[in-house]
Amino acid sequence: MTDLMEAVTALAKRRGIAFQSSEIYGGLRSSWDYGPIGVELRRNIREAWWRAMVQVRDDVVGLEAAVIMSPRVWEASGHVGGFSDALVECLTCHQRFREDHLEPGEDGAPACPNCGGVTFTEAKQFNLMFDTHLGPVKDDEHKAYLRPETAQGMFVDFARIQTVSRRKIPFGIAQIGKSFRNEITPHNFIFRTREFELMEMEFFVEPGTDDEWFTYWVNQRMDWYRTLGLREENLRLRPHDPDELAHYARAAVDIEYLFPFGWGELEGIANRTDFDLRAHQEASGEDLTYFDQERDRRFLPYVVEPAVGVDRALLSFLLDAYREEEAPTAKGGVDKRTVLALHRDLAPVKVAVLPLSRNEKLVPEARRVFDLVKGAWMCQYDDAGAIGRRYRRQDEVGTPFCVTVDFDSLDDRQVTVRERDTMAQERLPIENLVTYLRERL
RNA sequence: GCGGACGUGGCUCAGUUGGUAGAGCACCACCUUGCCAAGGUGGGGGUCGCGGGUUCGAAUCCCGUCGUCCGCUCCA
Repeated sequence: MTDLMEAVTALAKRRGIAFQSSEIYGGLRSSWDYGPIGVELRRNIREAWWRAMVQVRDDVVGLEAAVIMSPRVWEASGHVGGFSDALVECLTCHQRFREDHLEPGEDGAPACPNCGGVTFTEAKQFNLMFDTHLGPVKDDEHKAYLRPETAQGMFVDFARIQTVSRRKIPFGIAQIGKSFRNEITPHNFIFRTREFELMEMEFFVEPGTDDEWFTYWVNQRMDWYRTLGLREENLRLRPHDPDELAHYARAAVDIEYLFPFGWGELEGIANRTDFDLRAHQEASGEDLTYFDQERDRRFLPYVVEPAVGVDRALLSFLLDAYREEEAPTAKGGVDKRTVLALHRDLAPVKVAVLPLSRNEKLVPEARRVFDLVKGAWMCQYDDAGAIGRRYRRQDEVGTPFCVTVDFDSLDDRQVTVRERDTMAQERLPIENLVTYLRERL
């Protein structure tokens, strides 16, 4: 196989899964658009996550907070102060340093701590947050930020959500939404982008039980990837060293995936302690403690947070599902078959309905079959070109089932269902089709 | 941010010493009783990433810019 990353990005582009944004203007680095198939895939990933994290549990509830929050949120959370340093770059060795960390050289002028060079770029304000201005006046008074994570929404709204949902600790708040980070070096297709969608859940627990819950969520999240078909050998856990922990975390583990460019973070699970609630309590003056009625005591909950990017997850699912296999042709030759062996839940299109040929009798019959299934799943109808070619087209985007209407169908009221991975065919009555598919999807 | 390579129809590419763009595949229509790509006929589609310059004339030379890839640097 040629380079996997290359093959997958080519497929993504060719079939309208994901491709460079703003192409007619030459493209924009770090921005990617998702086409018809990609949209479905993203929806399915979000839904699978939401189902596992919210729907099937009674201890997690949902939230959609605003992207633009009060600037004070980011001051309290440490995102403004922690990432607003003035950085200069040494023109000799190209290392970046905080301007106030330069050491005096022999002549007293600032010198590079790395190579001793004395020429630098102009100091640049570096912040990982995108900023903007609320209203027409563009001064610091009106400065606002695009959120670099969704988590702060859960912290800021914690008290209200707890009240309205009447949940007792331990419980969690989940959110899916766009986030923005002004990364210096976006790269690797959709792996690192400046605009991305996070799926985050803040699980609030009693201090002292946080380690236990941390382990619990690490296991839960690993299982989620396994369930959706990621291969075990491509997954691993990597605990953070104490010196690489984020400013808010006491412990953190990355779920890593073996990308073609190496192991990379897929999901981060962090023990954020009461860092955020405490910070917001102090900055806002509001009481954010939780009242434990049974034991008649108040405390600030600790928080365990699993957080994953939709785009990153999508990339790993694509890479893991991509197969190129040899397949026999009608003429006895051998052909390359490209298959996306995606989990059923993730497959963008679940069923394709195909008349054997574009025949005046077959087309209306196939249309009727299509009408039968389109309400239950994302389906496609296709009658263009040879039947074998259409099967291959569906294989490429991971459609689990193709339903073929042939001339016998007109008499015996049966259709052929062809399965993606095995290419095995089964003939069954049209009236049983929906039930048959439901059992398998 | 630095260095290198590259940027021609949807895709992969060809375009000789500068003279006003080609191929294969894909796509669309019609034909084909046809079950796992590449049968027939016909058809649409590019001014060569973008901007500027040199020239009588540039896809082909120069500059800038945007983008992609690789390496380094940096960074969650």
